[in-house]
Amino acid sequence: MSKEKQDMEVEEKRYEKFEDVEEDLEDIERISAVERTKDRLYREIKECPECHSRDLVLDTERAELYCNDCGLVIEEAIVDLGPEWRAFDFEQVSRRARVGAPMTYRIHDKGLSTLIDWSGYEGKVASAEQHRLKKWQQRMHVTNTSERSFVFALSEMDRMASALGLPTNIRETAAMLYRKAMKKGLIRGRSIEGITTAILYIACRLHGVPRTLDEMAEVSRVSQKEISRSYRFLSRELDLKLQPTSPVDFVPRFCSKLGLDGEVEAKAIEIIKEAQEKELTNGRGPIGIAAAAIYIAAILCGKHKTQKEVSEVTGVTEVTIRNRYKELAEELDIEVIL
DNA sequence: AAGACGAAAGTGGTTGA
DNA sequence: TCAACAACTTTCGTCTT
Repeated sequence: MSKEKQDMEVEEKRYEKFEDVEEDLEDIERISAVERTKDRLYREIKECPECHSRDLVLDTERAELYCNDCGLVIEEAIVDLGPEWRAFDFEQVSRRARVGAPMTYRIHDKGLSTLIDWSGYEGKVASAEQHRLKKWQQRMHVTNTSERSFVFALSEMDRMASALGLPTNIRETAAMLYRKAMKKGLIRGRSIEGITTAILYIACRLHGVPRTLDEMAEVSRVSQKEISRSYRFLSRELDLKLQPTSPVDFVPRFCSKLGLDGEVEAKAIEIIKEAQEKELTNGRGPIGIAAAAIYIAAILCGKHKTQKEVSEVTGVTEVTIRNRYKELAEELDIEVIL
């Protein structure tokens, strides 16, 4: 065996070791801690004090919480998210401290790649060391197949997220989950399309702004069935404890799609809250409940929408809306006059 | 004529033996 | 693994506005 080949193998081992540290789960834990903080904020500050919209956006770079409807900045510099790396000893500090763009999970190598130039420093000819590094970079960058599919998955998730108008923090969560799934070897042998769509669906739910499977299927290239299969698989294997979605989470989006204002929205949420207290929502599909509550609320506010209109936006049938709204009206003693 | 209504049969997922 | 089961959908005829 030639000297060069031996060298390469040693180098390869070292590279793998470095990758291990770099990809360490602690990064993922750190990101989820940040996500939890954001979620808590969303829960504490539920709506815009100015226009009562629930469409609030957290800008992580400027650390502002602002209202997406009227643009009011509700909180500034809410949390110090700190450096996005954590160091346990001096060696790690020196390895990880750096200047530059913040690390992101949405670029396949977390945005850490540096191009090594072929030309030497200060006019000198490139050293053998540099040649070797360049060679390794070419080999390790995007060449192996799992990296390739990861790049594809990220672009796919970004495409769908754009189509759905999802904020960046959800995209970050999705990318983080994908990395996690990759580490556990859950991707191999499964369709990337199905997995990415399911992950995006999960990310939305984690942030309390669930999309329906219908909506996901519209922007995805795979069927609803495939998405829910992948979703069940992932939530089992990653043992994510997703509590069932509340109908309330769907109300703002459905209302705005129907062109209904905050008054109807608030009324619908009120109805759902009451229904939940009387345990009328148990075992019922959250989307159906949301649809029925909106239907009732619209009538009560004198802004009648037909069952068909509500049905088209929510994706549940008129029959289900009827059944739910009959139940709700009956149990909550709401007089619904058409 | 459009919307609301409800019966009946069908579908896909969950549950418990 | 299979059958029973509940929720939801599809379809369609009837009633109301």
